[in-house]
Amino acid sequence: MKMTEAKDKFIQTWGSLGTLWGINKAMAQIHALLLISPEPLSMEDIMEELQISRGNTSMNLRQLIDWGIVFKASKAGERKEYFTSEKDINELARQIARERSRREIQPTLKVLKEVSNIEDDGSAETQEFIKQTKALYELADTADAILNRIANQESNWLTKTFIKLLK
Amino acid sequence: MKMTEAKDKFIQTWGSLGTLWGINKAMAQIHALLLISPEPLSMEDIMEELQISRGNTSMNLRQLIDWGIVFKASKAGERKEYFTSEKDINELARQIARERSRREIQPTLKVLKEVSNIEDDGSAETQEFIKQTKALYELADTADAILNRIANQESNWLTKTFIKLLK
DNA sequence: TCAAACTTTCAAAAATTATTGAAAGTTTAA
DNA sequence: TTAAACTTTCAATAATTTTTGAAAGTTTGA
Repeated sequence: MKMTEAKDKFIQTWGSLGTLWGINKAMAQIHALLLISPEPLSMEDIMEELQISRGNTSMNLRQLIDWGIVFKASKAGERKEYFTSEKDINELARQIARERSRREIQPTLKVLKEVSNIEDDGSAETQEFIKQTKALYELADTADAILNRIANQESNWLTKTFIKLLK
Repeated sequence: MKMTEAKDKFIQTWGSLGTLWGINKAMAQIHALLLISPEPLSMEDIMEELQISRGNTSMNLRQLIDWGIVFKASKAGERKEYFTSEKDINELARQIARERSRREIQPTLKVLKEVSNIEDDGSAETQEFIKQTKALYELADTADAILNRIANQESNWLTKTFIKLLK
């Protein structure tokens, strides 16, 4: 396989993976492109490479910056803004873990806690509801604790953890 | 909060969470409904409770069955089919881990291995590409190993693991 | 075998989500 | 200041995904 072909395939794959995870294609592709670029890229570069519009590029870059995995990088003496992504894959994983906990798990925990706290009227329906939502709360809470641990430990925690688990 | 209100809120929340994860709303809601129903439900029951069409219900039930988290349950002497979900939350987590590994991580690993194996022509571009795709491969591989461990161990592995990690 | 009871399929319609591109906004060098 | 260089916004449009509902298919009891 040639470099150009490999690059395209990688960007395409990352794009459709993103879709599968509720991240839009352009956002995932921009991230993929920046991840493998040795140099920061300008908006023009990105538009050209991915064949997407200026508006689309601008909006998705902003979201990636919001997620904390893409940064603005000014080049000395240049007016244009350049963009670069977090290059350390472990740091990338940590940042994603951090954001997913904050954006998804925390709000879910809140709702689960709330709904599992209804008064038990003794009916089978209510009892099952309380039992299951409490169990989900436990699961989500454990998952969150693990994510936070990933987010806060040293950067190769994930690998080390796995080694530890094998013992 | 009243039971009806709590139930609605739970089903709604599960539905939008699903959307966030690339699972469609009806599918997530059907799952939520079955999860908290003490008795198996018929297609009519589900249609009525969630106000969705027969076709929609049928297709999404099939997908849930495909995922291995919802089962057909025949009631003695009844022609109609009933449906029930995996009630053990840990088993549910294991099944989801198993399927996500199979459906998403394995294919991604395959592509990453493939593209990171291009010939190194010495250019900065190629070197960065190889370096980053290899790093992603490592990460995905570790994540997959962890998922598989979740999928194959005893049902409260997740909790035990977390306790272990705290030590 | 038939026909009632039920489920699945799938083309069309609706809903949602992503993308465009041009106008408005911002920044900076002179 | 001004105006060129650049970025952001957002209404309109396009693409994608979900949902519907009726027709086709299947199963089962008599």
